[in-house]
Amino acid sequence: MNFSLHERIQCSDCPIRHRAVCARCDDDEIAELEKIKSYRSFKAGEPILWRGDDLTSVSSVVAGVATLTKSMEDGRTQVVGLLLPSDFIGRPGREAIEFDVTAVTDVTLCSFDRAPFEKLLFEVPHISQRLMEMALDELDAARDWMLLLGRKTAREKIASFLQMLVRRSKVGGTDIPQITLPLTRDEMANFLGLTLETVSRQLSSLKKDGIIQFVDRRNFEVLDAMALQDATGDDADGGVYD
Amino acid sequence: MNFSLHERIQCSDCPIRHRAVCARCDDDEIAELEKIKSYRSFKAGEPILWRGDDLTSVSSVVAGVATLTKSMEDGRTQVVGLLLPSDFIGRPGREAIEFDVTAVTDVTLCSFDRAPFEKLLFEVPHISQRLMEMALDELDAARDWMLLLGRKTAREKIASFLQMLVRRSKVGGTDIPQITLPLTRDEMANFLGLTLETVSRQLSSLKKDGIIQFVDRRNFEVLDAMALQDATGDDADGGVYD
DNA sequence: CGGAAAACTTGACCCAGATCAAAGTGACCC
DNA sequence: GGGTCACTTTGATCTGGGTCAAGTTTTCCG
Repeated sequence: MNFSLHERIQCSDCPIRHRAVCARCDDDEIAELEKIKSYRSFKAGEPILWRGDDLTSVSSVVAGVATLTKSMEDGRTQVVGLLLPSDFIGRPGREAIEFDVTAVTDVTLCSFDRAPFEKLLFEVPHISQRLMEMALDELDAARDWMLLLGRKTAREKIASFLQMLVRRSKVGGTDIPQITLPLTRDEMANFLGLTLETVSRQLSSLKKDGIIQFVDRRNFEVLDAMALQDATGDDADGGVYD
Repeated sequence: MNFSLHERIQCSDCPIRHRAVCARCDDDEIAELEKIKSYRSFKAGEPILWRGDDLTSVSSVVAGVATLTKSMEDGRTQVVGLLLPSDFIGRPGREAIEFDVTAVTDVTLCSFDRAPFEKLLFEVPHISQRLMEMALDELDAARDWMLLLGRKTAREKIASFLQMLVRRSKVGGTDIPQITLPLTRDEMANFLGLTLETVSRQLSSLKKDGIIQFVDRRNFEVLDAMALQDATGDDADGGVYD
């Protein structure tokens, strides 16, 4: 899963070929993208973009996890988005970015220079359609997060976050027993609008209640999936447990 | 500003002609939209759409204010978006909606049936481009709101909300002395992740500090624009006051 | 005009989660 | 192999904003 700066893989072998911005492209269209793409790598902790940076290129995340964060002068920060493989950075028609993008694990991007990419956007509806779909998905996720930030308790916030990880880690409906927390306690706190102490306490509380179990600090297992769902405060999704 | 159900105005006379989804359309393209549009009206307080409703049509808000809200089983609710004139309801490629849309004042919509509208989307890039731009603007606004909900104090939340109203009410850079609160205290609370009592207390506090003045319960004036900006917790926008 | 409901304000009290503080656990590196 | 540093846990205390309650103002309508 580690691609170095100069290692070049074929789009057809790309792990995100069918979920990224290129998902709907046919072979000819992929060939056009292949011509203008390049890979870029970032170490865990490195900034990928700073607020106000010129967006000279746009990218898909191929591997790794990155955060979008907004911060206030006094240091309060809020994570406003989590970028996982296949997510897109940058947007047509904007030259600057209004938040920081930071690699939280080692990250590999598939990048395109803005000008040729925007030219392709005009010519290839499969790309602009997919980009629209992805933007609307992000908007839905942002609105769910607004409910979480504005109205949920600390316990509900933690449970919702874990549930999101569980849902994203499922492969074709099959549960993965062990799940990795991609963020530190501090980063989780900044994502959930809490402090790191509260995050730690609520994780301990879910552990004490027999809902989850820790393999080590970064990896856990869900012991009681139904109790976890209950703890999120959301109505059961699609009646899985009825 | 009040259009009844059967009153039909020409797009060329439409108050939102240059900001709505049709903003970039030329006269021929507008003529196509004109053929498939119809007006719909809602009284203040009426639901426009319920969560889970089929999206049989999509619409632009022509006049009035509506809210997008998400709620939890126990009654906690969060306003996740405010729809003002020119804002768009509905999205290509989704048949259901995942939040409630409610008229907070009398509302007039310019509606299009989904099927012919989506057909036009394919044929008229000016519409799909504009829709993309509007979706990205909404995403930016949602992320600003996430910072507000997750990290701001009650006073900062109220000040930010008032500042947003001030900014949106400006006409070509000129200040409007008197500004209307489009929401009740309770609706403001649900927008800001607070209770209605806290909203009321913080408004009183800003009044006591000589920052704003109330004409009546729904209308206020800003006495000290700089203090209001300071109270938002945001860095001054573009150095207006330097 | 009067009476009731809806919207709003203000006060008293309380608690979830923040803050402050200290100690525990790894991982890394010389 | 032991020191350092980053991360985490847990405890004690404090407080911003929630909750509960009472009263006021406005609106609406017969």
